[in-house]
Amino acid sequence: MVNQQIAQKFYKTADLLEIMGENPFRVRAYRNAARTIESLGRDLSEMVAQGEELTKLPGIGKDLAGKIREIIETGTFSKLKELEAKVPPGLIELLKVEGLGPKRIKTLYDTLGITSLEELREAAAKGQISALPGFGKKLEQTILKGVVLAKKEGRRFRWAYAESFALELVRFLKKAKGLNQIEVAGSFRRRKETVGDLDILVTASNPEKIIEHFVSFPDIKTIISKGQTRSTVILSSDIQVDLRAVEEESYGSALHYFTGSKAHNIAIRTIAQKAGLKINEYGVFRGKDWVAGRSEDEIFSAVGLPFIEPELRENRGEIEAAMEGRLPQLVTLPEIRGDLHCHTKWSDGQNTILEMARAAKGLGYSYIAITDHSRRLAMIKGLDEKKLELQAIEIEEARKRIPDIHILHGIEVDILEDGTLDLSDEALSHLDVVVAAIHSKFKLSKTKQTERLLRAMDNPHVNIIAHPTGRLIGEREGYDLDMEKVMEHAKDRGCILELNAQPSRLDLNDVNLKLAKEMGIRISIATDAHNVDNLRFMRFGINQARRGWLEKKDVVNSLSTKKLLRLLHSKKG
DNA sequence: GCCGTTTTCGGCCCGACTGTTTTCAGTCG
Repeated sequence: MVNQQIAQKFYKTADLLEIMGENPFRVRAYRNAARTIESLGRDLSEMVAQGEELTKLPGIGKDLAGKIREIIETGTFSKLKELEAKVPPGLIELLKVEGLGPKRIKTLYDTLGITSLEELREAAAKGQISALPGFGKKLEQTILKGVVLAKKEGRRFRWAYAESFALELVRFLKKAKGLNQIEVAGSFRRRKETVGDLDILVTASNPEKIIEHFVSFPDIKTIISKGQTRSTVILSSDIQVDLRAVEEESYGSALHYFTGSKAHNIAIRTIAQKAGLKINEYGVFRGKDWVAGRSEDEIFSAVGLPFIEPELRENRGEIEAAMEGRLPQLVTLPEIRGDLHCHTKWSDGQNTILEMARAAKGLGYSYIAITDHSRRLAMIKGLDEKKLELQAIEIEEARKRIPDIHILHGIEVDILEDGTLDLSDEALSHLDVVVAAIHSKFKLSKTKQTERLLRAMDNPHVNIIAHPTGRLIGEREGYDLDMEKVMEHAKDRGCILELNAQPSRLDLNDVNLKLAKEMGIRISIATDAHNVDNLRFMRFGINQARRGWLEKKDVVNSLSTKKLLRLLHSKKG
C-alpha cells in the first residue's frame, strides 16, 4: 500500500461525505490529510511498521492515524466501506460536471434517481432537470455541456505547454488600453509541473474594458462567465483561463491570493486571524481598515514573515521555515555553469559534439558533458567500447577548436537488469563522467528494481543516476522503487541524482528533491538535450529544483569547472 | 476530523459569479 493509494482513499471519502451532506469541515479534514500524505516523501507503511507517531503529521489526528493503520493492514477502512455501501459509485464522477456540486447531485439522486453521467445526460436532454425546483433551463444546458467535458476528465497540462498559451494571452492582453500590471498567477506561477488552468491577474484603469478585450481573444471556445472583475473562458485547446482585475492597492494581496496554493493561503490567513487581521484578495484589514496589499511583500510582512517564493507555497513547511528564518535561497538559472547530460549524432542526438559545445558556450556555460547512449540501445546506435575510444579522439579535437569551454567526455550507460552496466569498468574508467540510467525492464518488482539501482550505484565509476524514477508526466508512472533506500544508498556511495529537465520528465519530482536535499544528496540539473535547442530546457529544471527547495550548494552543475572535476573524480577514489 | 501562548470546545479563508431567485443557495477557485 503506497502513500498515493492511501491519499486516494481519503479523497474518495471526502467526496462521499460531501455528497452525503456531511459537515464540510470534516470533509476538508480528509482532503487536508490526503494532501499531507501525497507530499510526504516517506512511506507511511514503513512509518507504521517502525511504530512512528503519525499524529505529528499536519492534519492527521488520532482518528485519521488509526484509519491509516487500518488501510495498511486491511487495504481499506470501515468508514469508507460503509459510505461506499450507501452511495452509488457513479455519483462521484458527477462532481466533475461543471455546475454540479454535492447539493445538486444529492437532489438529482433523491428526486430523479440519477446515478451516472449517462443518466444525467438523458435527464437533461429530456428536460427533466429544468423542471426541478431550484434548477432552470440555463443550468440544464450547462450540465448538458458539462457531461461531455467530464468524460474527458480533468486534464492537466505540462508546465512548458501551458507556458506557450500563457505567453500568447499576455501578449494579447497587453494590447488592451489602460492595462497596467499583468501576471499569470496560480499553479503556473508556482511552477508546478502540470497546470490545470491559467489564472491571469491584471490591474487596469478600466477593468471592464480589459474583460471585454479578454473575451475577444480569437482562440476562445466557450465563455463560462463574464463579470465586472472576473471572467472565465475555455480555449479551443481545452485550457481554462480565469482573468481577474483588481485595483492597484490590491495588487499584492490579489497576486498572493491567486497564486495560492489554497493550502498555503489558508495557513497564512489563519496566522492573520490570530493577529486580529483579515486577509482577502483586496488587502489586509484590521476591522474595516485597509492596512496593506499593494505588494506581496506587504502581505507577508503584515503577518510577520519574510517574502516566500511562489515555488515554495504549498504549505509543505515553508511557513514554519519563514517563521524560523531558514527559508532556502533558491537556485537560479544564472547560477548554472554547465550541463552534464546531452546527446550528439554519435547516438540519437541531432547535432555534432562541436555544435553542442558551441551552443553551451553561447549559454554562458563553463562546461558541457557529452553523454551518448551505450550499446544496449542498439536501435539508436548506442556506443560500444570501440566507438567510445573513437569519440574520445573527436572530443579531443573539439577541445582544441573551442578552448574556452570544458568538454567532458561522458556516457549515459545503460543499467542492465541485474544492476551491472552495459560497458566494461575499464572503458568507464577513462571517462570524465559516467551517467547511468534505466531504459528497459520497467516492470520489475519493487525489490528487484530497487536492488538494480543500488548495484549500479555500487560501481565505482558511476557518478550520476539519470532520471531516477523513469516517469513520464501524464504518460507513464515511474518504476516501482523504494525511494528512501535509493537515496540512502546514493548518500553512502557519494552518488549524484539527476533532475532531468525535459518537460515531460522533470524527474526527480519536487517532493523527492526536497527529500534528497534534506538527506544531503547532491543534484545534477541536466537537460538530456538531443539537439542544441534542447539545452534551453535547463530553465524547466530550475523551476522544478526551486519547487524542491534546492539552493545553489545542492546543485553540482553550479560548481566551477575545477570543483566539479574534483567532485567527479573523488567518486572513483 | 483537526487544532490550541486567548481555547480540550468551538471554531474552521473568503469573495465573485450564476441562475434562480424576490433575498439567496450553490458552485468555484
